[in-house]
Amino acid sequence: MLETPIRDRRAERREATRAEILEAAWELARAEGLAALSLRDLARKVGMKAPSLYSYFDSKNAIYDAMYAQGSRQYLERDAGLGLTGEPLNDLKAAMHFFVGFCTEDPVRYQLLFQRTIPGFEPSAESFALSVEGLEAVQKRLAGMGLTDPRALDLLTAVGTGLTDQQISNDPGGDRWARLIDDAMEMFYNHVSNRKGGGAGNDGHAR
Amino acid sequence: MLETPIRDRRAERREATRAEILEAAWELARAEGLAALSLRDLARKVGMKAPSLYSYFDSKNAIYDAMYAQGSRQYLERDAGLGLTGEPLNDLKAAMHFFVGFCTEDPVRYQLLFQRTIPGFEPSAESFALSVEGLEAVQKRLAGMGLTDPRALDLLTAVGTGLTDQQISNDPGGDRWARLIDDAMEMFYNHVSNRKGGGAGNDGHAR
DNA sequence: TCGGAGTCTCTAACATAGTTCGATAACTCT
DNA sequence: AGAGTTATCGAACTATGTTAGAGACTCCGA
Repeated sequence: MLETPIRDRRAERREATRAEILEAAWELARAEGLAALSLRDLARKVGMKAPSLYSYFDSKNAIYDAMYAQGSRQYLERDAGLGLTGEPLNDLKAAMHFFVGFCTEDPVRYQLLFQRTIPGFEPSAESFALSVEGLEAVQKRLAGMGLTDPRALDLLTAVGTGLTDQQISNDPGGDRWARLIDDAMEMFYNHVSNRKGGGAGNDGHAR
Repeated sequence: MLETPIRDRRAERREATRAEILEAAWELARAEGLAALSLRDLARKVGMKAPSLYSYFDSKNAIYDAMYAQGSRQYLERDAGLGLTGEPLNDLKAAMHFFVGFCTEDPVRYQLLFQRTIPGFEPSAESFALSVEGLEAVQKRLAGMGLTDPRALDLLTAVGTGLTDQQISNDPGGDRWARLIDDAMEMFYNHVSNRKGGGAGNDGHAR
């Protein structure tokens, strides 16, 4: 056997360099825009020339893909750490605040993960599977609240991305959007409550 | 004086060529993607070489800008021709169906007008004013329904763009989204009715 | 210790972008 | 017909992603 530790050392260094490149890519993308990321600039930032990057990534899109996977993993981690109370309306609000917060705190990541408007880039099957996992986590949480109608997921996704878009492009600060989310979630919750129970949505303000 | 008709003839020809270039640009963008539009391809399509386009537009972004203005004008026209009944819920549904329909019938136009994800492009002040005009038209119509809360516009915009994004990226056909729009607008209408009148949203199904 | 194998990095170059320059052709008007 | 304006084009410049091939370095077995 002897799967030598030296081989591991090399793999470690390689992985460290990959991580360093990705970190530099995020910084450049946040500074200049995701689509404006150039391999020559990126290489300069990590002390290389452009072709050397091809020792670590097959192409520029492979870099985007690695960033996409990183972003998806960040979402899964953060999502898993989201503690809920068991009270549906509160949890609904918390989940939406989490989603919009996650998106707006890094617009570049949001563009990469959810807008998908980088000219020639489509995530690979592996990376896409990660984001599907995230969507399933959302679906599962909704199911835990009793929301199994697929239209609920559709509508909430629409509201989430729509609010995120507006918040990013209009004005990032202020609690204007926070109150709007609360409002929308109350509206939504009342709606589905009426659909199911008949009139359960009117009494409990749930706080 | 003699502001000669010949001079007009030239201006006409020039304007016709500009329109022809823009038409070809739309076709290419619809076929290959908005960001994949290249001046050399565009020039070939209209029987020119790339530098000749600079006699008609200052830059590639100027072409995008002209397309943006065209799209905004199309929106204003269609919006003005939207006949409403005076019944708030029906009109709300019709307006949202109109908006989402306008967006999904030409995803390239939607991307240009509302997503604004072309790498180096920002609409000029004049073109942007046109789109603001469109937003004001929506605002005015909402006010006509008694919806003056600015949050109403925010939320409806979010729902509109969010639903459009989903419909475009998931599956264009089917009435799944149409029913979702109806559902969302009923929900929204009941919500604002409750806010204002107290309990007017429960009795009238409004159809 | 030496040399081969593998890995990393570089220079040079290619194709394709948008764009500019300068010359040529076409057209308009006197 | 000649002057002035406009349109068009070939050549070239910069910047992009990408590839090929040549050195340099590390590791490992002989």
